[in-house]
Amino acid sequence: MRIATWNINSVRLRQDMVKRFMAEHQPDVLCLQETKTPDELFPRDAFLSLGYKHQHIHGMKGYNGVAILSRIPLTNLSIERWAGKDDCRHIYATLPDKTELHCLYVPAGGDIPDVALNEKFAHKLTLLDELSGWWKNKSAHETRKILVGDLNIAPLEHDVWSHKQLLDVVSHTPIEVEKLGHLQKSNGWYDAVRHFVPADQKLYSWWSYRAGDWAASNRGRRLDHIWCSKPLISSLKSTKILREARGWEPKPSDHVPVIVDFA
DNA sequence: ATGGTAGCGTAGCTA
Repeated sequence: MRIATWNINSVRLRQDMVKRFMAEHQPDVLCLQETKTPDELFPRDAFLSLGYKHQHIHGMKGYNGVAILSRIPLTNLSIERWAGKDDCRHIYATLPDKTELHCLYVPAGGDIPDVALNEKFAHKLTLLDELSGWWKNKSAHETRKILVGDLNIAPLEHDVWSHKQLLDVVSHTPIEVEKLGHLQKSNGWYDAVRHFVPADQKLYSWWSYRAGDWAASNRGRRLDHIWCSKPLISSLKSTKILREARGWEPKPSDHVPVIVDFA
């Protein structure tokens, strides 16, 4: 069972790139973030011929938007709304073995890491708090669940190119790392990617568009994650972060696909 | 300390 997640930064602009990824890497389920399109304009048909006929999409005009594209049946298609907004950041569905799969897009949070000065940062922290409370209340840590998405936080020292230089930069501040830790604790979530890659090794899934030469400067961050609940840890088989996709022509996303294989 | 690029949609917001 191959699960993949990718912040695609416009699914309409990059639908051929999504198809390339599907053809070359054969995910059973692909979760997308930042689809940036209302549901009626989502290119559903483009993915049907490759076998992704089970589709759970939830988008809006211009911003955000999430999608689950699957070759295996999805049931209980659900949408959640957080922090008093209806901004298309969280959907989930049930896989045939009853595993609940969540596709999440956490707000980037703006530039200033201060809730008093920056309401986008406050929104980010509020959403994380609400999600933590939600899973805590469910208290069903022993059920099979997978959480994937652009969480817009790089929690570990080697999830960023320079821990010291990014301590005040939104995505790697101590308060965000703490909130993400609470989220992880709320359901006993386990980092399925770091399971395979030791914490002292650099690992990135995003490189800014603003760098002159992203590959040469290599100032990346690991913002995209795949987590699983405890019962799935023993099924973990392998992982891959598709760095090369950052260079895909003609116009790459600034994020690359993250893949985990489960038995 | 500053400014650098990209997408949507055609100004300015968000990332």
